[in-house]
Amino acid sequence: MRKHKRLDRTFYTRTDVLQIGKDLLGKVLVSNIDHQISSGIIVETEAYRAPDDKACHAYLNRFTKRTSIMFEEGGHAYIYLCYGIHHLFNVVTASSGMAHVVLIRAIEPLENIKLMLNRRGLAQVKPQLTAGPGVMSKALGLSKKYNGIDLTSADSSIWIEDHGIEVANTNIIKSPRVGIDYAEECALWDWRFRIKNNPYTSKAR
DNA sequence: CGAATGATCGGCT
DNA sequence: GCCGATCATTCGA
Repeated sequence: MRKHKRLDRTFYTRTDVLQIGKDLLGKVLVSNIDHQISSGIIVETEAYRAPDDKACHAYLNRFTKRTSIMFEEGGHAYIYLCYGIHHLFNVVTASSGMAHVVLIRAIEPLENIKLMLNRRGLAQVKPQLTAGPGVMSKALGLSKKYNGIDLTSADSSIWIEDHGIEVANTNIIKSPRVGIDYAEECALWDWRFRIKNNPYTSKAR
């Protein structure tokens, strides 16, 4: 039994995806893969919101097999393979029918750092261990195989805990999202959130 | 059925 | 700072 409580359904089903993105900072992402637990504090997130967000896969509520998970009720995991190599971990929010998601971009290693180093093939801890959506997933052992699981289910392999870490508003930095230039004006929206002065966020800009 | 494309990372210059 | 890897998914024919 874990010491800390999992976030429950009501956390995820709120309608303001930007607020959820901010609230997730300081929460702890945990994975239990092959009976091995590893975890980290969420330090950087990014919000995506259909139908008006061109950067979102479900822009204009485009409904395909891949995006269908985004229309599920909040609390599910949307894991997507990017550039053929990287698994990106997202949390589905809002109620079913609303394709709102939060991309978890970086964590600060917490439990079982040794296992994470192993998965990453690194010898010692450095920010690049978990600073970035692709490497973070790799460190925690997340992959497409877990796409669509329910984070609030008692027996899921991935979940998010509240360790009572408070992140003051003044310690949250907002900035534009990157890597989505094709999204035109949407690329300018300040929908990326990170904890100020945390070395495990991806490079500041 | 075939072709284009991307919410990134790491290595090289 | 820039460039290439690499494949599931999507869309058009």
